[in-house]
Amino acid sequence: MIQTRRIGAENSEMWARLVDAAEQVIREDGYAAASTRRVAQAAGIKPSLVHYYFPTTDDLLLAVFKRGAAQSDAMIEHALASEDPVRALWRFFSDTSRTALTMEFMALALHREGLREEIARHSEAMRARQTELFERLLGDRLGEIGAPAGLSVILAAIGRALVMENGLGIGAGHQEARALVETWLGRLLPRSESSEKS
Amino acid sequence: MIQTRRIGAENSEMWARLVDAAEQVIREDGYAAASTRRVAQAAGIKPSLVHYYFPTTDDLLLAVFKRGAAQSDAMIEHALASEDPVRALWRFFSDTSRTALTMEFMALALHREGLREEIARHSEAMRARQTELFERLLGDRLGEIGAPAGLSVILAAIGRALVMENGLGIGAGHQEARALVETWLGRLLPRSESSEKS
Amino acid sequence: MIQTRRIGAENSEMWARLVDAAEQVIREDGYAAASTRRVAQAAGIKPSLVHYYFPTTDDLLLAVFKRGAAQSDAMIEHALASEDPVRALWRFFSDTSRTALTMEFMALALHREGLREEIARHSEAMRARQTELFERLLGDRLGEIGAPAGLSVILAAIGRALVMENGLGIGAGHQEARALVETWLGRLLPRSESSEKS
Amino acid sequence: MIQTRRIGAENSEMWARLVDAAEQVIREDGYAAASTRRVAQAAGIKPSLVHYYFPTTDDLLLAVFKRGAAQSDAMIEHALASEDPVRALWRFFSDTSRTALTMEFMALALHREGLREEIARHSEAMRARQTELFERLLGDRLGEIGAPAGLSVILAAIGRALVMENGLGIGAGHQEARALVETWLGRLLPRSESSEKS
DNA sequence: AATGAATGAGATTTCATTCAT
DNA sequence: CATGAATGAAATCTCATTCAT
Repeated sequence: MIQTRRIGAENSEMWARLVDAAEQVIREDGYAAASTRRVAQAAGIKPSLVHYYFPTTDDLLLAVFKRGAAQSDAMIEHALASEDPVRALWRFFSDTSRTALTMEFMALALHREGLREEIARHSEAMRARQTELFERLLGDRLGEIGAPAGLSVILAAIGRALVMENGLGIGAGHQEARALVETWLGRLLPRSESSEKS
Repeated sequence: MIQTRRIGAENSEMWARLVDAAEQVIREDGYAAASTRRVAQAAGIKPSLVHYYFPTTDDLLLAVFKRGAAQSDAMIEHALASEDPVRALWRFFSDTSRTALTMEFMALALHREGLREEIARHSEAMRARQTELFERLLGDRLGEIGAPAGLSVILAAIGRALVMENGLGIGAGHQEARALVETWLGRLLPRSESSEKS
Repeated sequence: MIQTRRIGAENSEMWARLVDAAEQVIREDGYAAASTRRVAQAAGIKPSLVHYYFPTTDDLLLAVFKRGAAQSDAMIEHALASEDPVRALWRFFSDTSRTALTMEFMALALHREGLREEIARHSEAMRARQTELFERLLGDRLGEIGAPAGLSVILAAIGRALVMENGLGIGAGHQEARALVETWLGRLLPRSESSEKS
Repeated sequence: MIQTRRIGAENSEMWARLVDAAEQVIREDGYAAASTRRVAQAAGIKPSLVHYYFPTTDDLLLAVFKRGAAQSDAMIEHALASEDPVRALWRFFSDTSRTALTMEFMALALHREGLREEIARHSEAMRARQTELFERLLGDRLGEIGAPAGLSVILAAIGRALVMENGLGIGAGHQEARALVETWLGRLLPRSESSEKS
């Protein structure tokens, strides 16, 4: 679905520089701040060059999202391969930097049809992968949790809430919530396995 | 302190009409769409009249938030007074319409200093009220949950995640997550017991 | 030439309050800042009340000017009646507060026909009065100065320049200029007369 | 430091056209009239193009000032190199067209912090240059004048006053003031001597 | 591969002023 | 006396995007 008008190559140095700049702007001031001018300024180039690589602003935002999504995918696979995959996933979910960016894109996607599909598709894929992981790792031990997909939803939900509220300066109950998650994970994944790590 | 900035009276019919219009626009297309023109159009008035009532756009957004917050407060108090307060709260948290608006304001507050404080303050107050409620209702039965504040965080988190993902067309794991919450609530507060609360 | 539409009486308390407020705004931020809203805010009243007393903004500015002009007239007469009238006049010319306001009105009058006539008329009248004074006081001693009207122009010019440059943070040569004026005045009005004062 | 704000090149034809248009508007109706629309209209272009070359209105005003200041500098150097430098300077000070523009900028700078520094800096530099000139030319003959910096202040003051009052239609005492200045200059620098300056 | 120029739309806000009550 | 409501114009500035070179 790449538009024919785009000339800037996806593997060029400038392309990466622009995606970097856009991501930085989004992190600092939100997606609404990612205007042609602002991004160009952050990248140290002229505004029209942005449109040379990304015909529309949505194209640029999508590129930032896709790169972040690929990184998330890699992080999940890395967590999957670690010694304590479930706790690694929880760290992934509650990672401030990455989750803050994810939240920006979710907020953006809510009102930008062009991006919604891509973002939704990726979220579903990530969830499916995680669900598969939980199933394989926890299997019969899921017990009361019932379904691994639910666990994925809940961990993601709590991680996002902590990050967003943190950004707003809200902290009440956060430590308790974290402790609660730890308790659950401890019951799912007996302490013995994880205490060997540190 | 005779008068600061707002000129249009807070109790006038037009004031309410504008807040209605702004809320409608935010619901439809997000906070970024709540521009002077758009809101004026939705309210059927001239753009400059918007600024007669709300000197700055933030003033208008804040008014929408405050009214919504007051409604939320009322809903929480209503839930508190119901027969099954904890489940009523959960319904409150997972109410799509209200939570979607809340999410808009949280996303907005992340990058608008002027609104952040007010929104954070209200969130903290709501959390405190809920924590107090959980403490009183569940008391010794909190058991593994440990702290009531954590429970408030988690229920809010899950409710918001379900609503947001719903808005994006993501549905995987939702039913399982809901079922899991129901299970927890059932163990904390068996439906049979709920009517016994002395 | 009072417009029939004006209803607020010129001797009412509110009238004076508005003129006070407008003068204060002009002193602080210049004539361009003396908008209906700003003045109303400074006076602690509603904007429409400003127009009740002063149908147009020019009417208000003119009122401020006229009151200031009357005060200037009184100051000049007071100087005239003092022991050392010429030096009193020089103090009048180099008085920062009053001159700064005068400069604002001159700058305003340059581009507002409605005010120009009034301001020019008053300036001419003041000059005539001063000229008369110089003639009477210095008479034959004017010598090289030649004409008393020229002395009035020059003292006013230097006073205004010092005040304006002061406002801009320019100070070079000011002390020397002041000393020079003192020297002239000293030659015109022998030291003996003025040294008796202090 | 790749690029800060200005986009339109300073040496382009349009840039000069805009500065011309702005200067013309300021001359005609004062700095307050130099709005985006008005200047665009005077230049025969679309309003948004003004902001392409001058991100803020202050940038445009500053450009007009700087160009005028450069011209003033050139005029002063030209006067300095003339046969009768002091009288040439006096002509410079009492030049209506240039001084009227200078006065506009001084009035503007009084209430615009962003421009004040630049304008003050230039005024101080001009004064220093003139002081140096007077010192060199008049040296021991300064006598009663005392300091050359004071002379610069006074000539500038009188020139500006004459120009401003002229703009307001005030003429009383002007001829006498001019004659007085001529007398002074004549005593400082007899016309016959001026050609002898070794 | 890149850029300078341009544009029309629109955002936010302020303005003076009018008018009915 | 006074005010609340309203309005149309205008000011400043930013936006995404196009296009010719």
